[in-house]
Amino acid sequence: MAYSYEYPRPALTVDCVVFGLDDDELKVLLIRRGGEPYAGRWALPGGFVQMDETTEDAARRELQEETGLERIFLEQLYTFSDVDRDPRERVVTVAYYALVKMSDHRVQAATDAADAGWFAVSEAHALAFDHDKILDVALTRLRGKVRYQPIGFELLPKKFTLTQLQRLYEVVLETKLDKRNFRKKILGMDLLVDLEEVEKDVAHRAARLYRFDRTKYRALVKQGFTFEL
Amino acid sequence: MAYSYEYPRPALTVDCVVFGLDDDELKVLLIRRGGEPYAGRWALPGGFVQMDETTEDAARRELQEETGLERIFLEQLYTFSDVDRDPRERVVTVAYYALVKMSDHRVQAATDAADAGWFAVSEAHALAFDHDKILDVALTRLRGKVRYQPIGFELLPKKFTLTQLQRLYEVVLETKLDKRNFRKKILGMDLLVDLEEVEKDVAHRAARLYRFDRTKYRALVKQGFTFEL
DNA sequence: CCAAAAGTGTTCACGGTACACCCATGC
DNA sequence: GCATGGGTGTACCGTGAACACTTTTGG
Repeated sequence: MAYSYEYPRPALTVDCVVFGLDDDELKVLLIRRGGEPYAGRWALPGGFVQMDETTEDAARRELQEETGLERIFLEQLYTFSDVDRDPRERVVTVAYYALVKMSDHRVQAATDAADAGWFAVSEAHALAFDHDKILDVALTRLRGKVRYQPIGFELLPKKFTLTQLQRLYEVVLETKLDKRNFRKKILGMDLLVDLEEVEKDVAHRAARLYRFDRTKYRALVKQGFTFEL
Repeated sequence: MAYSYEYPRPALTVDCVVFGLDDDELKVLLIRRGGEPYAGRWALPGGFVQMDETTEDAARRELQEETGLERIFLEQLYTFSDVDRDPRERVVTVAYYALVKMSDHRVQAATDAADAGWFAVSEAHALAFDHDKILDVALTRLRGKVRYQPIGFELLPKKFTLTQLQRLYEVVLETKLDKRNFRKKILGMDLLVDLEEVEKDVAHRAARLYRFDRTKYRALVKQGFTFEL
């Protein structure tokens, strides 16, 4: 008990909602808890904030330690501070959400976590602490944001087909989109680079591959352009 | 030094960016700091989070104590955690932003704050700590949000004219809007109730008064309606 | 009667939406 | 040759944008 303060302080943690896309389902990365409380339950990866790091630093460090994920899209979500959200003591948590290209990143469970795995968002229930609520807020944020900012690309491999991109939006937004209108709109934005290359090993006509041009996007934004749907 | 922990903990505070509208300028409520550090500098109202309250509770309590404001629109903004944001020690702050009807609320400085006052947002520079940055994030959020959610009404008195409403959007968004198009659009949403009442004590033709119908708004949202501009 | 702001309609251009068929490839 | 998804254009409609004059009231 080496650290003393004049007034009591809540503990400060971070938690991460890591989203991935698995063909036609939205997935979330969970860790099985080893110790109490909620031993054996699935939970969001996270941990305590150190004194020499920002909360974002802490989120990235914990993700690296617990799942091996690095250099991924990460954005602050919300801070949860209900007095009883942790049964042991007062813990305030700063939640982040992350988007990863599941195909590129192999997730490995770290030693201090019993297990790690991807779960369909629709089946991720009964998580530890208030993590159901955090996941819910993250989902709402993702659905809201994906339509107005080009963050969906973070869920796809660098090279992708228009059909993959369309499926991404259909999965995240839970809608069906018209193929021709979708293509007209997305190509009309002039943000995708045609790689003049096609898929391989498919049992039908191979689709063209594209990549998202982040540089062009930034340039357009400066001229008042806003991405939408 | 009564409170000891095994690992060091950052202090946890809240800060509030309170916006008000003064005819044709957007204002922010600041408090002059009494003690060190940044003695005499203007700062956002805020303070420490107690162990038995959420951060939102803390924000409302501090606003009440420091400025007398109660029952106002308040929403979490962002959590700032730079390691050196407070020169004394590690302090993480959860920032909130608030919208108040300046005409309805008289602001009074509390005893522990030397002074409190409204400042044009454009002139609120050189604040204490990282409060310039927090204000900047709050402004960006307000500008982004006011177009997609009917929160602007929080800045106006309960009864308002269409011209006041239009001026609100012009001030917040820093644009000029067309009077006929604005009226067509806002009245077309069917969210305003014509109070069949007019302004008083004006040196020209008196304008009709309206109020925002929150109940009708909620009903429309349930049917898929989204407010926009 | 003058100043000041309230109130009101129409036209045009653009973008969103609906919709169906032929094409390329692997097996 | 057949199954599977890839790729393409047009017509219609509704909404956003541009735009100017008359009305009411107080001083």
